Amino acid sequence: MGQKKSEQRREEILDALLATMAERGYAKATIARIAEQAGLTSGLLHYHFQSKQAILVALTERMVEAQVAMLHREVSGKEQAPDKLRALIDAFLAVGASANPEAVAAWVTIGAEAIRQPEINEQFSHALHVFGEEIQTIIDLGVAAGDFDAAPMSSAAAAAAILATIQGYFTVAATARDLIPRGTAADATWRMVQGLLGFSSAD
Amino acid sequence: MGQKKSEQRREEILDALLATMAERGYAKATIARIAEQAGLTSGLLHYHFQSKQAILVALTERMVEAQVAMLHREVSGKEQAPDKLRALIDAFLAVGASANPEAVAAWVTIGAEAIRQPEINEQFSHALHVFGEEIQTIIDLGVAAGDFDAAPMSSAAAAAAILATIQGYFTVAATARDLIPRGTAADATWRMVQGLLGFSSAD
Amino acid sequence: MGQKKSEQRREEILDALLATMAERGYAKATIARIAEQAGLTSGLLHYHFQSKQAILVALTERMVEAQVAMLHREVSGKEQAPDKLRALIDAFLAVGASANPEAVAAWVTIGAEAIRQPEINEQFSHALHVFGEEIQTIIDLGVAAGDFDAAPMSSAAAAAAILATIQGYFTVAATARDLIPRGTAADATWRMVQGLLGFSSAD
Amino acid sequence: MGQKKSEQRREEILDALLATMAERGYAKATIARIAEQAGLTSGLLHYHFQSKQAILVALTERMVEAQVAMLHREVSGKEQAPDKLRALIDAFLAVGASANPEAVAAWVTIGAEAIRQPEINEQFSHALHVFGEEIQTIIDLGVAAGDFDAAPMSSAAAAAAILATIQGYFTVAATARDLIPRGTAADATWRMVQGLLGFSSAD
DNA sequence: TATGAATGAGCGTTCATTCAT
DNA sequence: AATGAATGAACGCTCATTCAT
Repeated sequence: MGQKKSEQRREEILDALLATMAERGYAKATIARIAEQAGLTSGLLHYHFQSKQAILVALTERMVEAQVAMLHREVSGKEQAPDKLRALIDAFLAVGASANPEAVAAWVTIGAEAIRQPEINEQFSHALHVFGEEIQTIIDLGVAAGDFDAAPMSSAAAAAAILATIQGYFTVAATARDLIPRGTAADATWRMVQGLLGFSSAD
Repeated sequence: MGQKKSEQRREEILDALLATMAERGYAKATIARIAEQAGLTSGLLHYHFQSKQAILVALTERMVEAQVAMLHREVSGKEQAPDKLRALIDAFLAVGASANPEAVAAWVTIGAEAIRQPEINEQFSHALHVFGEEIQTIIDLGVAAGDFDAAPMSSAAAAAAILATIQGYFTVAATARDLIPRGTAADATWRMVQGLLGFSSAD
Repeated sequence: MGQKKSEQRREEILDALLATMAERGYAKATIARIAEQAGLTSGLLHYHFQSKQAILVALTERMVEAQVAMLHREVSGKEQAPDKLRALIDAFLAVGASANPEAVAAWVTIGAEAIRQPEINEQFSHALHVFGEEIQTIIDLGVAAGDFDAAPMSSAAAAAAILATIQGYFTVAATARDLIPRGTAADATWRMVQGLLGFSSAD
Repeated sequence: MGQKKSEQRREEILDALLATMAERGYAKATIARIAEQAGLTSGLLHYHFQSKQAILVALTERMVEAQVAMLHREVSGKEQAPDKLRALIDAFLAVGASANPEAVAAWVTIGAEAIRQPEINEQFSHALHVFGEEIQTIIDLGVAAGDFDAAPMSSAAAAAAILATIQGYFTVAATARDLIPRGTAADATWRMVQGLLGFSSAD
């Protein structure tokens, strides 16, 4: 039960970092402020985590795991490659982005930290790779099934393009939300993907 | 000549911030490090700029102006909407990103700062709006000329999607460059745009 | 006990500001010097006080409270208005000024800061008002009892005059002490007050 | 003529220090701000004065000289000691204080600086001595003429008391002006002086 | 005389981290 | 597990002063 309480404390701290970082960015998310947000004391944060960066690492890990689980949940329910792809795009852009702006802001912030902090980069780029491979697998599946015509473009390049679009929507949503007409992100991306992979559907 | 020298100093400081920020991020780009990078003293930085944020604001302004000028140069040389669009994409993704990874990293960093700092957000989101309108204008031109079939999607939504893809490529390039097969960004984007706007070309 | 220790630390810091400010003035009483005077670190000062000004505010508050308490103690022991007034003057000028030149110097310094810093002015002028009202109450009491003849002058104006004399002695004592023959301040003020209020006594 | 212009520049700088110091205090009256107030450049201030303190010294000197001249002008017109004294009090409190609050604020500020800066103290306390001696001379004159009854108090002590009252009114006026009912300072002081020196008049 | 760029020490303040309790 | 006092390095910034022009 000590273990359980400790684990719960760690989760509370991650929640607090997410909220604080979304509001003020990573540099201004001080240990004292995160502690206050969590209703804990600054000393206790260092009891549960070795350093401030360790909290960010754990948060990134948790966000990636949650996204990956969500992805598998959404995608595995579909049989055909196009359906899987559409489900993936919806999961990221129709549900995710609009449902949790706090997480989107934090994710963009983590991306910026990933440019400089090797430990964060490792996780962030790992996450992008996991998402990219997920997409690529679906593309390969669809190509094999004759659903997609990916001939002029490697599936890796196509997957990167889709990933870039999703990631780009996050950045734009976090900085200039009014630029994106409400509810158009997933549909627009879907049309782009059709062009990219040379197919069309009834959707 | 005092005017000229002062202006030159300001440029040197902006160069130094760009380099330092690309290497270490904004928070760790301290006044002392920027000064060292520029070969100046910290006091002089505050003689030429009111604050650290003012330097970032000036740098962002300079980057946006340079991009806008570059865009107009590249795009205005083309007559047809598809050609303009292709030129725009190439300018951002074929030339820009690979030619200056430092600027790309800085741009992604600025985007993250724009989430929190209103002054930066104003500029960053303004820049996105300017780029978005540029794209939208081309789309409207192409629709009017019958080059594009944008019926099922507003040109604003389509422009946002293209912008998101470009911006997303920057983030991915800055954090997980190996995810993007060399030289595929512009082509993949071009295929996506064709799907989005319902046209195809010989390219 | 943490409470008690923290309160003790705050008192130590106020003592250190008083000593440092008396020696060097407010602007040159730097956080580092106050900390050194207190035998603490500069970081700790900001742990216990939000800012340097907050320390000055707290010190002023403490000085005013101590003066007010001392005043009530001295004055309430007397029954007649003239006795109360004499006790008040003695408290300020016979005991106070000579007993604690450090506090007098600090008080004059605080008065100068009060010209510019609204937060300090609020406290300083509040203190003057409290002292002034104390004097005025005694005058009114004496007028009612027929001890004083305040007819040609409002008690407010008379109180202000007495207060000005006391405050003026502080300034002169802090800047040109040799100008005041030893031990003459209270007696001279007492004679002035007699003229002001139209009475004379055996003292 | 170079001499004349230089002297004029110095005067402009003193005016600028007076205005800036009255508004912001001595520490925050930076060279740059004084220069701006004077419509000059910071470099030029150091051409005309060796240091910032030298400007304050010169300003204090000028203020003292002006006061002394004013005093002599006002006092020498009167024949009798009581008239001289009344003229002196009026010069300080009826005309001076209300006519030039900027100078009063600056004077109180200078007084506070005089506690710490030996060069300023020298001048400030010299000024107090000059004023004190002026008062003492009048008192001695009045005593000799039988106008005053100064027996129980040395004329030096009496002069110090009057000086303290005047100086105290300056401090109160600069920090809590509303405490002094309009136009009562000179009259109240006059009554106090009558008590102090044991005389009364028809005024 | 006059300018204003340049210096560099010093300021108030922040904050991740440590540690006695 | 938990507290919160304490540290000390580093930060952005200010400013009197200098000096080449």
